[in-house]
Parts: sequence; structure tokens; C-alpha cells
Amino acid sequence: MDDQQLQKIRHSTSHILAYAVKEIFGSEVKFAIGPTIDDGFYYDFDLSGQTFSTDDLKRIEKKMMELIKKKSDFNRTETDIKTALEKTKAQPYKQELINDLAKEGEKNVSFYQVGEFEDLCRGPHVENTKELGHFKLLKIAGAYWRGDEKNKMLQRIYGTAFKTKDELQKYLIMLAEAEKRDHKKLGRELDLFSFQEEGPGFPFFHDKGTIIWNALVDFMRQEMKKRNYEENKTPIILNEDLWRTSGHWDHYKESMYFTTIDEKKFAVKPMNCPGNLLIYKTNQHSYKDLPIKAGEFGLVHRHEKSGVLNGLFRVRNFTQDDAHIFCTADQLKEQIIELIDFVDFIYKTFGFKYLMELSTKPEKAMGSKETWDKAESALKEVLKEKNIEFKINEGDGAFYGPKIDFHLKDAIGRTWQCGTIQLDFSMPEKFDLEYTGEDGKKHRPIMLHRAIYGSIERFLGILIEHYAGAFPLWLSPVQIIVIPISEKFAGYGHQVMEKFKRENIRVKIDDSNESLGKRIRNAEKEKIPYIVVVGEKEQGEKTLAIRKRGEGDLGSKKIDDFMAAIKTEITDKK
RNA sequence: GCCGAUGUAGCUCAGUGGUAGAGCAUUUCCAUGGUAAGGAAAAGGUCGUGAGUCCAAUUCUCACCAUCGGCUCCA
Repeated sequence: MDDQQLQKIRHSTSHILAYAVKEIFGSEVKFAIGPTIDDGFYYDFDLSGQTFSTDDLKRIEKKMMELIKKKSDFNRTETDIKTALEKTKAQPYKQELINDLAKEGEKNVSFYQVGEFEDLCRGPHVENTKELGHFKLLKIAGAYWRGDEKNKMLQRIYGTAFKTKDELQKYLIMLAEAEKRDHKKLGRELDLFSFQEEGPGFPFFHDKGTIIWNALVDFMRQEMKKRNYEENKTPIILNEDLWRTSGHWDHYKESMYFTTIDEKKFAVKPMNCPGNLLIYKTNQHSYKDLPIKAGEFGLVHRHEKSGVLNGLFRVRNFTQDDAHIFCTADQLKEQIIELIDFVDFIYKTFGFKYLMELSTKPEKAMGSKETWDKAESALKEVLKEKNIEFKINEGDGAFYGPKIDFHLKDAIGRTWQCGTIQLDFSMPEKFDLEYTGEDGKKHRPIMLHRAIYGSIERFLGILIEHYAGAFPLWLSPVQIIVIPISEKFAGYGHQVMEKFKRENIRVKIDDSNESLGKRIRNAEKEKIPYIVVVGEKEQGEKTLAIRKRGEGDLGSKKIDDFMAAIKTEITDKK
């Protein structure tokens, strides 16, 4: 967000929020920080053990409005560090901030005063509170001081503010829209999946959810075949030594599941790559075999902390559309390019736009600096060569290598990290992978890890929200529903249904004892793409009355014409 | 894991210190329909789990479990 005036408004509104909190809760409140964020602002407070309630939010909002209506000026003053520390004696968090600023070499810091409240702040602020007023406090949350879980938990209030009432209104409508699209809600309503207390974080996919799942996997499998992938399946439980070798034990044992078999220790796989490496090693490989592209729809388990679980977005077991590419140094570039194009093709099919990010060496990394530099520059080079815009995420790579991440943008503008291409010089080393080169000598292959959907569970969740549950025909669990007007035409309805079934169309019939209006309503609520109504007229003419989801009655069509049209629609994935 | 909220019928929710109610869904019956709810009846609940207080707990207290909103985390 680069709108300066909007920034000022949000910054100033968060300042007023702190003012209001001080007015209501008194000066024992310790103030932490109140920055602006993408959609608004927040402010962190230390209430010495007390917490805010939803009612407080309303009270604070009211108080803020009162303060704003006073049309007070914001006055900026600048003081040296010493005076600043003097001024904030009762505010330990502010003192910490000032001391840090001093350490960074700042000689002076700024304060903003409005009414009877002064707060340490870099600014800028608006000049007068009369410029404010289109704001809303949204939620209360706990947040660690400075984002570190070892620090004290503070009380955070989130809010948003805009220049005009209309903009605020629009934003609140967008939030309501997002809520309507919530995949947890739609998953229940459309009977796609569920969660049970018996397995927290382990999703249950119902028939309809499984149909979409399979459609996604079939699509990916088809595209993999076109690109000469092989596919394999590796065990879910493997012994602990393997995970020690791979480095996962060192880096992630806290979030792995363990089990004992015949007094020997095993782990449930949190990633697929080690299994795949073992397959690679079952054969000798020639340079002529490379690249080997081995795909696996692999079910992995990760012991995520209880507080992070979130519908299909964050689960404890999920299926990655994983693949590992073993290639020579010479092939690396073309392989990365192929992958970028592959991801692009898949995302476009769903109508997603996306951004790319390059993540570099993290602190707890495996392998030498030289290897990392080599890997990072290889990725950078390809991105630059392809003229792709990308952001660099310093220190965010995997422990075995740098990566390119794809952040896709859904129908209402939210972004999600899904696809990833990871370069790995490290695993082939650990597992001593080899191929025989043209020179007859042994060489080490380079390994690429990649996922496009990422986690199929999560991707499905994103798709539910992206399409608001109204899946395109090729993904719809039920593609066509036949509704005979009355019992008399149930026979013809069944004939029609069978005809579609023979063509592998997912079709069902609703010949229940409900009114026509009711059955159409039900089908619309179920978000079935096509409703086919048949009665006396259709039976006589061998036609179908077609109703398209969300569009209403399209009139009557010959069965064969309609069949051809929907088959095209399915193949085109429109 | 931490902070906060929530948990009542299959679903969405109301309600109460004296063992519960609506709408939708379900079942049955009537109506045989022309593009988003035809009518009637029935059935359905250890009020998340466990303990405590009380003559009495779904209601109050505590612990636990699960879910949601955040924080931290996400190979």
C-alpha cells in the first residue's frame, strides 16, 4: 500500500485507539506498538494480566469517535534520546524501543501529541482528527511482544480505517464476502469434507470432496505424463535412521510422529523425498537416463501445534503433489524453466494470477556457503533470463536449499503460497546419489523438489473459496441433475440420466416428492452446474429444458447437442 | 504451545439453578407439479467430556477435549 494519505489516516487512527484505551483503562496501561498493516492497523497493549472483551471494543470505538469529534491537532515534537527516555519512564515497551533506536544510531526521536495523549511515533500523522472517522475496530487477539514467543503475551486490537465512508463500507462488504466463501462452512454445506474430534487436524473427505480431489489428481497426472514424469509410491512409515540421514530428524523431530515396530524406532514421513531417494538408488543411472522426473502424490504427517490448525488450510496430514527431478548441472536451467511453465499452465487453468518469490539460505541450513551461492544464483539467473518479476525472501529457504515460491491470488484478491521449486545439492550428497557420465566416471546428480498444488487439501480449500463453492463443470461433484416435473416423467428422466452416465458424466436425478420449485432451489443451493428439467414437452420432443447455475432457464435443447456442448466444456476445463 | 471466544437435535441457532425449544433436514401421509421453499403429522437431545458446589447443574466453579479469531510456527 503506497497511498501516503491512507497511511497517515491509519497511523493516526491507531494513535487515537491508544488514546481511547488510555482514557478508558487509565494510565496503568502499558503501550507497546501500533503500526499500520496491509488492511489497516493494530495496537498492542499490556493490561497487566487483564484482557479486552468484545464489549470493550465497542466502548473503545465509541470513545475514539468522541476524541475524533473534538477536532484536535496532532502536534509533532522531536527530542533527544535522554529526554525521550525521561518522558516515557512509566512505559517500559517505549523505553525498549527508544533504546533500540539509539543503538541504531538515532540521536532524536519524535512524539505526537493529540489532546492529552502523547505517544512515541515516527509518524507521519494527519494534521487534525477531523480528517479521521471512517474506521472500525475488527478484533482482539493475543500477540507476543516483538513477535517472539518467549516474550510476554500482549493484547492486540486490530482495526481498519479509510478516507471515505464508501471505502470503509466496501472493505467491510469484502470481509463479509470472504466469510460467505469460508471453505469450512461451504465444505459442510456442500458435503465435501469434515473434521472429527477423533482426529484433530486429520481431514475426512466425503464422496463429493473425494470426487474433486480425484479430478485434481487426474488432471495433474495427465499433465505429468505429457512431461515424461514417472510416478511412484513410497511407504508412510520408515525407520529413524533414514530421517537422521536426511537431516529431518535434526531439523524437525518436534513435528514428526514416531512409532515403534518390533522394538525398533520408526517415524511417519513428514516429507516424501527420502523415500524417493531410496528408489533412485535401486538402480544404476547413466547420464542418458537423466533427467529423471519422479512424481508422488505422497501422504505426509506433520505434528502441527494445536493452535495453528485451520480447516483444510492447516492440517496434520496432507497429500503433496510432490516430484523430484534428478538432473545434471547442464540440465538444471532447462528443468527449472520447464517447471515454471508447468506451474504457470496449472494455475492458469483455475484462473489464478500469481507472484513469485525467491527464498535464500536460512540460519539453520545444511551444506556449505559455496553450494548455496551456486544454487541461489542458478535460480536467480533463470528468473532474470525469463524476465520474471520476483521478490527476494532473505533467509526463508528450506534447510537443504533455496527455493522459488508461487503465491497465487484468488478471486477476491487474497494471496496463498502454494507451488514451490526447491534446489537441493545437499540430499544427493547425504544419500550418495550417482550417475555415470559420458566420461565413464561417477557424478553427483542435482536434485529439484517441486510441488504445484502444494498440499491437495489446502489447494482444495483455496479452490472452494476461490469459486465460492461453484466449481467449474470439470470439477463439480455432480455435473448435471435431472428433475422430472412429475412422477409421470420419472421414466424419461431416468433414461436421460442413463444416457449421461454412459458418457461418464456425473449425473443424478431428483424424482422425490417435492415441488418443482423446491427441487430447483435445492439443486441451485447444491451449486450443480446444469439442471435438466423434463416434462411432457421434453418427453414428446426428445429434448431437455436446460437451466444453468446462476443464470436460469436457457430453454430447450436436443439431447445430443447438449451432450456435445458439456463434453467440450469439461475438456476445456472452463 | 500462547492469548481470547465458542461448544444445546444431522445443520443453523434460541433458552433455563427445578433434566429443553424453533427453523431447515429426516420419516410417513396428502397434493402430480413448468424453473429458488405446496400442505399435514411423526420421530429426533446424557445440552462437548470429567470433577466440584448445591436438596437439585445443561445453566455456577475448575480441569480437560474440540472448533474459531489472532500470535509464534509451516521442511
